[in-house]
Amino acid sequence: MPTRPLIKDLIDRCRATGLRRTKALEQLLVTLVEADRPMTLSELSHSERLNDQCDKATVFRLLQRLTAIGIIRRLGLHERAAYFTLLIPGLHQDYLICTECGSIEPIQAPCPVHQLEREITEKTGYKNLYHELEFFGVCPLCANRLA
Amino acid sequence: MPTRPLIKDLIDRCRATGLRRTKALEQLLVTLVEADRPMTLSELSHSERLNDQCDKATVFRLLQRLTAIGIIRRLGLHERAAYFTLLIPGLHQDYLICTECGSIEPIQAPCPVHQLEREITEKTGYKNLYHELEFFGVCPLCANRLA
DNA sequence: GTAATTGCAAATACTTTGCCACGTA
DNA sequence: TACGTGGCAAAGTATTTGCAATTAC
Repeated sequence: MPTRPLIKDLIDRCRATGLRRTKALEQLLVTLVEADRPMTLSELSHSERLNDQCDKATVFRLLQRLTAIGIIRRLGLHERAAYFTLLIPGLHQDYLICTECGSIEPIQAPCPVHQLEREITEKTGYKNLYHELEFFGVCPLCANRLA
Repeated sequence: MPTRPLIKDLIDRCRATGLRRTKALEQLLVTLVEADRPMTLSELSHSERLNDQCDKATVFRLLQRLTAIGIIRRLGLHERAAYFTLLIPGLHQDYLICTECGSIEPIQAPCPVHQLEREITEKTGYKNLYHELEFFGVCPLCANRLA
């Protein structure tokens, strides 16, 4: 979808959930669309369109609201703290994480990504490639508890 | 590998790079092996084996050293800040990230994970499954600069 | 006019460092 | 003994919240 209609569509979806059409909301959405990649709160609030236009707290709260209604997603494990894990040679682990309780469990199935990893190495020239793959969802216990 | 020999092997690898065999190092490695999943600094320093045994700063510096020599890995995009990205319906993005300069670019290739995602849904009973896939490596520019 | 939104400043939370004492090799 | 390592406390950085003023509808 071209940029203009895409923005309009996004704003419509926001409006539909009760959000008001503010300058900050518009500029934030345009910035995210133009960037076409994940951005940090800091990057966003210092970006050309938002810098001096609105406070970092405003951007933060917009990101919160947009996340809540599914317009954007916050990447990474759903905790504020960094995660560390052992690196066992020859062993690769992917994870299944509950978005409600935060439980993390290793996935048994063989990782389907290694072929793509090789292709990327060849096509892009990146060195020392590795990957991280995480699945997120609501675990049976939480699903039950919420029902 | 069974736990005991695995721990010994890990300690040997640490020793080989010049690290000293300390109580804190041993207990940290055992904790990580037993956990078999990524853990935060806070979880680690409050864990049964490390709690009251050593300071959080000690655990932090051990994690730093172990990361530097490739014994463990810090998960997530390599910035301290959280990343946010647009969620376009029907569009799924995976990313290629340079571990040196932090550049993030979307990957063109079709994502090879959807089949596995369906299998996990069936086997585990998790609801609302989605995934994140990131490739990390050193981009050609950085590889060149470092050479 | 009313309720959502914003800016500013302050409070939290997690990470990182300085410095000197301590323990390992 | 020498140098890596540890504890404690403080600094640094990112996130989150309170509240009065402002703005969208």
